[in-house]
Amino acid sequence: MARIKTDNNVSRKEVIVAKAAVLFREKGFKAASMRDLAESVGVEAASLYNHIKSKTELLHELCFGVANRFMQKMEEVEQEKIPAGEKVEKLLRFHINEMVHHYEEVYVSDREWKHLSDPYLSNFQNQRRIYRKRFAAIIETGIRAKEIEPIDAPTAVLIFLHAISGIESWHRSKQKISAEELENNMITILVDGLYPRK
Amino acid sequence: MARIKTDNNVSRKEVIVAKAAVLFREKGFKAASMRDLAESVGVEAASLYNHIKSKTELLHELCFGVANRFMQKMEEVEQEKIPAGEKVEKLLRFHINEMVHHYEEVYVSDREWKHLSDPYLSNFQNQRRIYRKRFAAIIETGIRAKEIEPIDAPTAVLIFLHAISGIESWHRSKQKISAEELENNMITILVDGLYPRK
DNA sequence: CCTACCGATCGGTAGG
DNA sequence: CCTACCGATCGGTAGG
Repeated sequence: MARIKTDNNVSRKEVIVAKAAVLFREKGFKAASMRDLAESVGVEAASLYNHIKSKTELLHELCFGVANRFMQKMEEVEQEKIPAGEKVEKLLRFHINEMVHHYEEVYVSDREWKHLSDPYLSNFQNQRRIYRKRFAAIIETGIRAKEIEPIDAPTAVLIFLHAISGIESWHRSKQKISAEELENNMITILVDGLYPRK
Repeated sequence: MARIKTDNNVSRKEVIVAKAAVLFREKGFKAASMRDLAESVGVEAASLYNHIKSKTELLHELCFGVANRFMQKMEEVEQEKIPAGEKVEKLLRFHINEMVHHYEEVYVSDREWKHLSDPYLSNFQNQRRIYRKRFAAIIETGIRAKEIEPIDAPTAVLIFLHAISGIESWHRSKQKISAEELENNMITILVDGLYPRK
């Protein structure tokens, strides 16, 4: 049964975080002020601090919310008993979908994490590095199984992730093609380089 | 004959612009202060204004310097009488080389142009859009000539450009592989998806 | 190129 | 949730 939220404090905070994502994407973390955010929420700047501790807390929540979703998916895909090439494709499709359906948060997590403060900053960088290594490991497994071309796996991972995070420009320009079409186009271009020629 | 610069004003400005590129990349345009920049140049903040008009002027110079180089290369490649696939490869290699050898400026131009002020902002966005269209047009020529797979050209351009701008992460992590190796790896991964299977 | 300093804006707090 | 307000920092100027 769907539960309607009655706790105003919780629901209010979620609104603030969501509005912050939009603002941080539009202006960048540093250029977006708490007064901007207050206006977009519809309260005075000081009132925001009844729901959040600081501006950086908003960035933490956004960055780690996204990072955790990606980590969870990685764990899930690693467990599956399918060929490495299919694992790669599943991860790529997940990335594309996250980008299309949770654009603001994913974008902020991808481009604004620099402004995290240091207990969180190193934590986040670590998670990123680990994620990429595990992604590369899947590709390397596929290469050893002669299922994927013998490419440089870490380079391939960087190409894939950055290529997908580039959907932004598209999203902005009023989405001439559907999300599904976009996904299939990207997979065709990215993955076709992976498999051995017949 | 190589000319040694004696005009201190010009040479001083070049130093400031170069140092600004490093700073804007490290901290982002908004988070980098003129006092930071002054310190890295070795003068007081006020002294910078004898060489530049404003903080945004530094961003203009960086963004348009890079944009002009790319535009010039595009013009050059368009003129050549070679197959479309080779034109694409030439442009990609140029992008990779610019990223490796002029990392700071290219990075700033790519990620911080948002903070340009408006006569320049729309100008820059226009140049970008035009560049991408001309790149896509080359790919479409190749497709019509049955020389390139029938992919969605604008999507391919976005993938290519963003994939290459992702070299950052690599550059940061003390360059385990050489620039040439990196270039060849990237071209293999990116271009192999382009040509028809035998 | 420096000292001195400005008005504006920032993130955040006190107190109700 | 608001009014009132803080110390810090910002980009930039005046004047020498």
